[in-house]
Amino acid sequence: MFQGAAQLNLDAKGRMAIPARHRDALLAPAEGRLVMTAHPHRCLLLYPAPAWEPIRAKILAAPSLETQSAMLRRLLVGFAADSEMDAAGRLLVPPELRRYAALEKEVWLVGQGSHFEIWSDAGWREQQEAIFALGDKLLPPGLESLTL
Amino acid sequence: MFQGAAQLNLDAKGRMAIPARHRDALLAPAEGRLVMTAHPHRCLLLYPAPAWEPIRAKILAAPSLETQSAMLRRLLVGFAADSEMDAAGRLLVPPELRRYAALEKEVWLVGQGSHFEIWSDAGWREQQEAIFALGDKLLPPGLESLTL
DNA sequence: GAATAAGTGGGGAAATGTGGGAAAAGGGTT
DNA sequence: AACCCTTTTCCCACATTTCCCCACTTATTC
Repeated sequence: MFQGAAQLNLDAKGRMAIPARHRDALLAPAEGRLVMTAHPHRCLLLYPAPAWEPIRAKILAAPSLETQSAMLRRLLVGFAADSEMDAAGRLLVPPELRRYAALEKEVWLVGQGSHFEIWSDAGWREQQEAIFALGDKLLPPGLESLTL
Repeated sequence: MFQGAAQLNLDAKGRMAIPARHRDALLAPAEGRLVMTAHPHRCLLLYPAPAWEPIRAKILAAPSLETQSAMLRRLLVGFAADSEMDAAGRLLVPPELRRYAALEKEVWLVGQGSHFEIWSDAGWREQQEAIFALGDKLLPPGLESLTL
């Protein structure tokens, strides 16, 4: 179960050092196999491969001539990249994904339960501002009963 | 299983160098026989021949006087071209398909599970903008249960 | 304060991508 | 029918990038 946000730096080669506390949890279920892909909200997703595969299967089962499923598939499957940490616990973020999410040097790795999200510094700040801006309208359908 | 997006350059002769990580997967099931054709969304499709043939059969079995199947058939079967990689792992994109998908120098090769899509740089960017424009309405019918 | 773990940077070998050239095939003209 | 010109295909060689590994600096813990 991944949680917590960490600010990290991409090095000149686009590598991201995963915080040591998350490494085992990422490697254990996956034998090291990780999958990175694009999220419609302009951030990236990082899954251990076993968690990603059922999602891919669902998306690939949708009709591919239908515009919306095709778009979703192009994004999620089209950008998916197999990935492994190097010996120093770093992940290489492929250039096309870096550009998609507008990642510069400073990025955020945000735990989301089954997976991580990766945000550009600017994107992550905007996301928080958007949350404040929503105000009372934040509670989504299906979560009306949520009390904190 | 093909996934991942790669930006490639067509050379002066219209050849496209397939990324090495995909070559084996393309050649293995097909003994090198590949099929390229046109997709209604104005991109190209690239299949290993064995994956293409059942699709062609389905299209050819559709009633030929019915306007929509006729159109689909003209596009998919009409544009289909057999193709093989050269010794350097490059694929020649036939001129008529290059024109159909408006391919210039920079193109994208996008993994879509059983096959690849090939996009012009401009087309691929428009595709992404269309996804952002959809916003919350992105989830297509049948995939409402998708959780990332 | 020392030792160990974590994060950062860089260098080099091997695989990959790119371009060009020569040979062969096809088509049109005399 | 033969020849020449154009187009295509195949192959070789070079430049580039990528990946992997090693070494150093910084932080943390005992």
